[in-house]
Parts: sequence; structure tokens; C-alpha cells
Amino acid sequence: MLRSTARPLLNSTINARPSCREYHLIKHGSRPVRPGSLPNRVCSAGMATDCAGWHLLGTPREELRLEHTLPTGQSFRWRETGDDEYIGVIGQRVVQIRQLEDDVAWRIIGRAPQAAEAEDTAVLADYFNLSTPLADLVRTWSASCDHFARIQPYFQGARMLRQDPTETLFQFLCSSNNHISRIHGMVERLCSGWGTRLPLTRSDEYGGPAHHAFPTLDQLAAVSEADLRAAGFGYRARFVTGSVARLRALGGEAWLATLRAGPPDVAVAALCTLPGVGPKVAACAALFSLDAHALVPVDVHVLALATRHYLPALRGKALTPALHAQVQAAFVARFGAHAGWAHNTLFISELARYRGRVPGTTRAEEVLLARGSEVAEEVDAGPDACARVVGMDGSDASTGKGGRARRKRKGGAASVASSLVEEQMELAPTTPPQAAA
DNA sequence: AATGGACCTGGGTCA
DNA sequence: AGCAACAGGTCCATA
Repeated sequence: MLRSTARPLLNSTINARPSCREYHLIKHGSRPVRPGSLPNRVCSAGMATDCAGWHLLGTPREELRLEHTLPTGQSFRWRETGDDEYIGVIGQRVVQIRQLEDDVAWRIIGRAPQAAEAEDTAVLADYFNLSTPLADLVRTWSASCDHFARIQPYFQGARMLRQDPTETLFQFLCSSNNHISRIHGMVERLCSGWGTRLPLTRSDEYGGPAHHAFPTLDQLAAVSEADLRAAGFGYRARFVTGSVARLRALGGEAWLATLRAGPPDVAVAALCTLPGVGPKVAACAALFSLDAHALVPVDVHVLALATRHYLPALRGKALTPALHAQVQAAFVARFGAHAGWAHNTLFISELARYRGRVPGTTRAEEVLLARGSEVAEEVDAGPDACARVVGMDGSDASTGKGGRARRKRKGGAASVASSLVEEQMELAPTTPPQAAA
């Protein structure tokens, strides 16, 4: 279990507001923490008017960064409510959570009656998988993979969550052939429509929408395919009702929970018997909720980075179950028992919204693909010329689907050129961000 | 065993 | 301003 260091937070982060300078004792795990050290961000105006209820998770930045963990596609239950601040639901609790300079602060702003306050800390620690030390793993992975070592400093604290199995399964049942913003809405409608509402306990600072627990299987059993279609689920409506029925026949939530104890391949095989669940969705559910830390959900992004860095022979091949297994094996061979965690950091670095954060890697490729052969000649001129071409000063705004579409059309030539640029850029020194992002 | 198409919907791109 | 292609896949029907 991670433990917070005893050192006070930086003076510059201390809030000067009188209401926050009272000596509340903020419990952190079994240890009280002097709240005089509660930083500005926690007590800032506009949200909190006092320090009551806030706790520290005890996670330095290399262990947990919210921006790399909550909105990056593991869970669709969090809403960004401010700069590095989120509100979401963990089980029966509504949680407000904020990134601090070198820790994370949280408090419960709503809960079901049966959710005991005494268990709050344990629930948070479990959800954030705090028994697994990410920083140690990162050191190991960085030693065994140059590419990982290069991109990781830009994506610190990308931690795997340990979510509820039922909730995770249905979230990712919605994810097929879909995009994140829409999945978020679908999950939200599922919860608000059929989940139990969680009463707010601190309504003084919160004026947002109501929060709901994820519906239980019994609650979901009352939902028809027509209901779901009306709620915008499209063809996935049938997957949801079908999986609900089958799960209930198998033993419901309790059956799903037993998969945590068994081997990952058994869990994946079991999940794949559910309608709408294929290798990718099963791997997501298992990695994000069933303690299957070695599993790697192979989607188009992961396949792309895998062929680029580990399995060049697979370039251009279709993402079949057999290929999925090959990529999975390659990740385990390289990253070991927590390959799924390593994959998570690599995956984030491939996302469009984060592309370009690492100088000379994914951004270079993106721009190269967008410009095609025009750039290829520059590549031959060496890293310096290449850096000019790809706009290392950030002036080039070429991102998104355009590049992807062109990649498909350009086919092999662009791919070859892209790896060439990457090779060149790997030789160029990069300057990772320092302590601050 | 592998490949190709269909499938709902909507936010972001491009002409 | 509209539109088409696409999105963090899965299922089913074919050779």
C-alpha cells in the first residue's frame, strides 16, 4: 500500500483563506494529516468553502495522475468539473477528486445509506489499486523498452483502476465501433435511467446533475431492447439485454466476481460467451475490473503501436483473434505480469488528444502521414530537417481522422516512411517534462 | 481459418 | 452550411 510522505506540501500551494486554516484533522488511511498543509487547490474558491471532508490519497505524481487515469477510456463514469478536478461514482459513493501538486485529494459528496463512512478510505484505495506500486513497475518497463522509456515521462501516473466487474463489462459492451464521448452518454443514460440515485451529502458546493449507482443486474433485467434503442444504444441494445439475461442465468454478479480469483484466460473465455463480447471487450473488462493485470486489449491503436515497435512483421494484417493473441503474448514477453498496465501508458500516448506531447514520435508520424511522400525526402536529410518538417514548435495542427484516413489510402509506403522518421527521431534527444506537467 | 459486410449514432473534418 | 467517413468491435455468412 502506498503511503503519503509526511512532508508538508509546498508553501506556494497553501491556501491563505481563513476558513481553510482551521485545524481540522484530515484522515488519511490510519494516519491523520494536518490540514494546514491542505493546498490551495483543495480549498480554492468556487468549489469548496472549507476543508471539511477532504482526504489525501497519498499518491505522489509518479503513482497517480488523474488526467492520465480518469478520462483516458478505462471508465466512463467521471466528469471533469474543473481544472484537474473530477466528480464521479465509485460503487455507492459520489466522489469529488482533485489533482494536487504531488498528491490527490478526495471527498465524498454523496452516498447510498448502506455505504458506511468508515469504509470510504478503503474503497478509494481499492478503486485506485493502491496496493500496486506503479513507479517500481515503470522503472522495470523503461529498462526493457526504449520506446516506453521515451514516452512514459509525458504520461506519468497512468494507473489501472480496479472497477466493479458488472459496471465495467457493460461500459465496454457499449464501446464497440464507437467513440468515447458517445459511450460516456450511453453509460450516463443507463445509470440515470435505471440505477439507484445516490443522495448528496454535501449539496452546498455542488449544483450539477444527479448521480446514480450503476444499475444492478436485477435493475437491468427490467430494461428492454426498445428502451435501450431509445436511449441511443443502437445495435448494442441487443448485446446488453442478451448479456444481462445470460449473466443472470450464470449466477449474476457473484458469478462474475468469481472470475477475479481464476486465471485470466478463463475469465476471458467466460466473458466471450456473452453476446457482444469479443476478445477486445473481454480483455478490457478483465484488465479493468478482474485483476487480470497481464491482459492487453488489442484495438487499432494498440495494434498500430505493436507493429511499429515490437512486431513489424504483423504490419497491415487484420485484427483477428489470432493476431490479438500474438500481440498479447508480445506485450507479456516484454513487460511481464503487469503488461496490461504498461499497455495503458502506451495506449494513452497513441490517443489523438495526447499525440504531439512527445516530441518527435507520434506527432512526427502523424504529420508525416498527413503530408505523405512530400516529407519522405526531408527524412533522408536527417533528424534536424525532420524536426523542421514535423513542426516541433507546435505550429502544425494536423491531427485527427484526416491522418488516419490518409494512412489507409497511402498504405505501405506511408508506413515505411513513418518508421523511418521514427528511427531518425529516436536518435534525437528529447527533453521530458520536469516535475511539473 | 480467414475475410468482408452490416450494424446505430453523432461530434469533428473537409469541401 | 451540410455531408461523408469514421469511431478503442462483434457477429454472421461465405470460400
